[in-house]
Amino acid sequence: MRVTINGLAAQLGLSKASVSYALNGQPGVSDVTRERVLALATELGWYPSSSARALSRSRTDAIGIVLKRDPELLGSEPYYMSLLAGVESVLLQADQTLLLRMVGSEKGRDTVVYQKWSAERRADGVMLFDLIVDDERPGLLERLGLPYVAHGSRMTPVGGPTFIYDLEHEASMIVGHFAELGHLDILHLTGPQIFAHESDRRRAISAAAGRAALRPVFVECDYTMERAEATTRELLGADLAATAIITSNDVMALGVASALRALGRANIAILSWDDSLLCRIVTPTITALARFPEEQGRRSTRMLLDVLAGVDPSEILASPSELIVRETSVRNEK
Amino acid sequence: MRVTINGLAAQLGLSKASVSYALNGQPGVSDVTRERVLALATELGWYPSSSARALSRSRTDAIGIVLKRDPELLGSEPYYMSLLAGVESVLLQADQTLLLRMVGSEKGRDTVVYQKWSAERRADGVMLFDLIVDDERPGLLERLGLPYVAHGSRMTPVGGPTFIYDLEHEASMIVGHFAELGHLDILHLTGPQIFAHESDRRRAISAAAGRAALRPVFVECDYTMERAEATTRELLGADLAATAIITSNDVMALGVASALRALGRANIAILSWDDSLLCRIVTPTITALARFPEEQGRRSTRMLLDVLAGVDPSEILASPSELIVRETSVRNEK
DNA sequence: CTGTGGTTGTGAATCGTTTAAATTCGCGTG
DNA sequence: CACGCGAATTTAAACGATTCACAACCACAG
Repeated sequence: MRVTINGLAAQLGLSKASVSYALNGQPGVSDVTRERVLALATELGWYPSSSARALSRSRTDAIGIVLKRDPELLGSEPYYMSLLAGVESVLLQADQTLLLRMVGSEKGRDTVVYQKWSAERRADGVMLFDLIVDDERPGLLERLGLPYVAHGSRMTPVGGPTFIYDLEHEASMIVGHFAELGHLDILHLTGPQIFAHESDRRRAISAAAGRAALRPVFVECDYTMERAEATTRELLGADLAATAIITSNDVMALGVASALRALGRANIAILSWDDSLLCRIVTPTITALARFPEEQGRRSTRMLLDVLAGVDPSEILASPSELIVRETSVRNEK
Repeated sequence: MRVTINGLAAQLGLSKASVSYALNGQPGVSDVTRERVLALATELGWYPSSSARALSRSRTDAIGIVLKRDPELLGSEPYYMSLLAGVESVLLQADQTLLLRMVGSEKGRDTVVYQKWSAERRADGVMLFDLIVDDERPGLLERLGLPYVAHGSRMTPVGGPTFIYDLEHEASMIVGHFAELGHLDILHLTGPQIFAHESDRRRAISAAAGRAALRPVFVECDYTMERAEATTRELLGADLAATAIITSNDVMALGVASALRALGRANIAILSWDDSLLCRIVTPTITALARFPEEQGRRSTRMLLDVLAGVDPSEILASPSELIVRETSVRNEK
């Protein structure tokens, strides 16, 4: 038999209201009554029914995340799992629940989820990843009145609360590193340019390279190892000038490394714009920018909780990435 | 302004009851009334409030998963993400929601979550991974009356609905493979023996090896690359007889590979009891048993939905694993 | 004209919690 | 002793759906 506020009230000879006040630390009950209520509640193991509470408070204490990539990609990139782990750790402490939805990458599959969540009142707020250029989601959420925090950069303002990655700084670290190693021509193998952070990265590299007098070339690719490898082979076959290659994630870096190995071009430097176990274990080990997804997950979640609480979100900057120099940071011998 | 059943009823000049019957396809309303209701409902974009419905039906249409490993490990193992992707794909179709909780690996952190979910009536059922020997969770869930499906094997019966992995078959595939390659002494670097599937695997290998007249040795390890590497070095330093090594996951296989490479013992075979991108990309590529986590996630979720529906769960066997032979499948030259 | 049966529909209770408003009570004060 | 006040407590109305029991209506057989 489920123990409810009604039950407690009956056993204590009190009204539901008093019990509720007592249990929620609200004023309106005497200290001795409060004690009695709390004692019985813990003895009987009372917990508020989440749905009753949600119905009454119109708040679910749950926040939602929709992941939009294809399952195969999700499996191979540790990034998301770490990010989620960070998010979860904060939610756990805040007594909130994580709703996770994974939809395919076809357009529009995600927006219906937000609409449903909003109409069903299932989530109090959502977290937005992988913004695309002219992303319709911030606008939609604004219209729905569903609070959110987006992961973005200063370069493409979202118009709503945004957790900011300092891509400009990351780009100048990368470019600076290659400049130090004597490289002049660099290739940036980007992810799909439809992603806002990919076109932002591209622009940031472009600007930083300009300042450092390096010559960047950009080639769009998807996030798979296969495509990265094939593209690298092609480019090298066509007399690529670049002596250093940036890839937008770790998996692509592996593709590049494999192509370079096969073609005997170990003199070309590689840097992955995303660190992971993968970069540490391959031979040669791959220089990478560590982005601390778990930490970013934690921070952005705190920000979302602030937004939900109506507090002005204090923390809007991602903690800075760090360059982890490994074996693929080879000098350019001209 | 939120659109509710009450609102619809008022606009249509009907009672809430009729509207509810109409919307839920229940008998009790005429066809023309039903049409009128449905038309207005779609026009106004009505969705049932999840909490009101949950309160009334005492069912939340959400299932919960508690992951118990440490975040770092979760990030490095693609296994879980794929599994979750499989689970989610079925839930999405079934109009159910996934609640995800990640707790540290300290004992007891997970059980309070189940208790809370049950008492708060937040989840209709849960999925159990990584059973340990004498796991208290099935018993707890039984007592709480929270339906579940456990991922287990026939070797350690859980006592409740279980999604069965055929470890005996996997073990004989592995042993058979090594026997074919002429190996006589094999080492199984297991994960923590506290996990039921780890001790099951050990016993299964032991039995299969006995049948095939191979001599197995078992050494317990954790799931990290570092420990696997160190352990391998130690064992080889102490004149290990084994010419073939089984590791319980892909990350450990990498550790072993790295130790063997460093010690110049490329003549020792390696097989990872878990496939992933990692095994495909390292040099040498690592022979692995592909376990299709996504597919298992889908199947076990269907099973859980059956349990929730009161149907006798039809599908209780995991789809069989496949041996992917790669470069570490070296012959034993005596 | 009455009784039976089948459709449509409504009223009201219920799920468990929150909360505004009303009530009771004790007690010090003028 | 009446009065007023604040604290403690209760009443009752939400929140938004589901569902049981019953009412109204019509048709039709006896």
